[in-house]
Amino acid sequence: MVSLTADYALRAMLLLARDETDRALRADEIADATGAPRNYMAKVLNAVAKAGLINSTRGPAGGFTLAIPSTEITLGRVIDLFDTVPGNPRCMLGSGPCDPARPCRSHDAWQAVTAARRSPFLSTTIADLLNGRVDPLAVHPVPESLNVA
Amino acid sequence: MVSLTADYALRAMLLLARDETDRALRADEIADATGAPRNYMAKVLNAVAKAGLINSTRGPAGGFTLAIPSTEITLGRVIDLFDTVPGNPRCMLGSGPCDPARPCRSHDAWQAVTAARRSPFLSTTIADLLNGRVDPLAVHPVPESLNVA
DNA sequence: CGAGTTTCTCATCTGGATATGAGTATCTCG
DNA sequence: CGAGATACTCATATCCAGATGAGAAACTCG
Repeated sequence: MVSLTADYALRAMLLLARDETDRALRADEIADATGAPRNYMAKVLNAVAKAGLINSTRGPAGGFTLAIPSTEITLGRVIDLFDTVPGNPRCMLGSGPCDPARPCRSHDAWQAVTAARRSPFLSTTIADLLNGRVDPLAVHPVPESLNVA
Repeated sequence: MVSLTADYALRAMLLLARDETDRALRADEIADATGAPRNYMAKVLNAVAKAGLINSTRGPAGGFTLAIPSTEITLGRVIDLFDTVPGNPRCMLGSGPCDPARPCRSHDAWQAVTAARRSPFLSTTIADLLNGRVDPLAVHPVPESLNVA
């Protein structure tokens, strides 16, 4: 669902958002707190920093801080840095990508499912998650009869 | 998002549902039509058959057919056969699983996001997908301002 | 029964995600 | 400026989903 790497990144962002006004957090602090290997977390944080979501400073008292307010960082923005969607180029029916002009009959439905799954990542920010705030649009009940899990 | 293996399985189910009343489809037919490697698709179909969603018969004129109506097969039911959710045992904040009695403050929000992403898989059946029918609950617009993709 | 067809099974290969270790660059501060 | 602290980088190891190949088991039909 979400790669372990993206999961690490999300957790790191939550930690940084919690200390949004406070001192910088070191990579190894973040790694230990999130349960990620230290060197691996360093690489993850580096990638997030390159994307401009966090700042990094070296040397004593260095570490990482948010570069933009946590209210402006959607989950999707973090996750997309790591989870590329390779996907199957061919349409759900048929042997190639759907011609947009003549979509196969399951095309729109599949698109809707995909969009619906992406939606919570776009409508939820790090700040939302930290404060336990949930986008009401993202919560729609599932008929019990269909819950076969 | 969805593993390639689960994607193969979904496509196979769509094919079988399209010929729901017709003859059995051979593994290699299904493989070719879906773009999956033949031997690999055989393994996938075998797993779906073991789960009871499809029937398999060997020998001439053998192949696979749906074991239950496509209206009763949700996407989640197929996908769950392959996409296990290992996930990080620890809560999004904190160093272990959340105590249900005293959840961390992002616990409910994260649960909601997860549930919202799972919902389309539970509320959509193979038949829905095949006929381009979309659960209206699964389609909620995303504010343009949040669409940072 | 025998031959052909098809599913089923297993052992192995491969590539990418994950992880590790060691070393390099850059900063602060005395 | 020197030393310590920290981020950064790279080479390599590990693990697993995905893919492959070859063969065994089971069925149909003449």
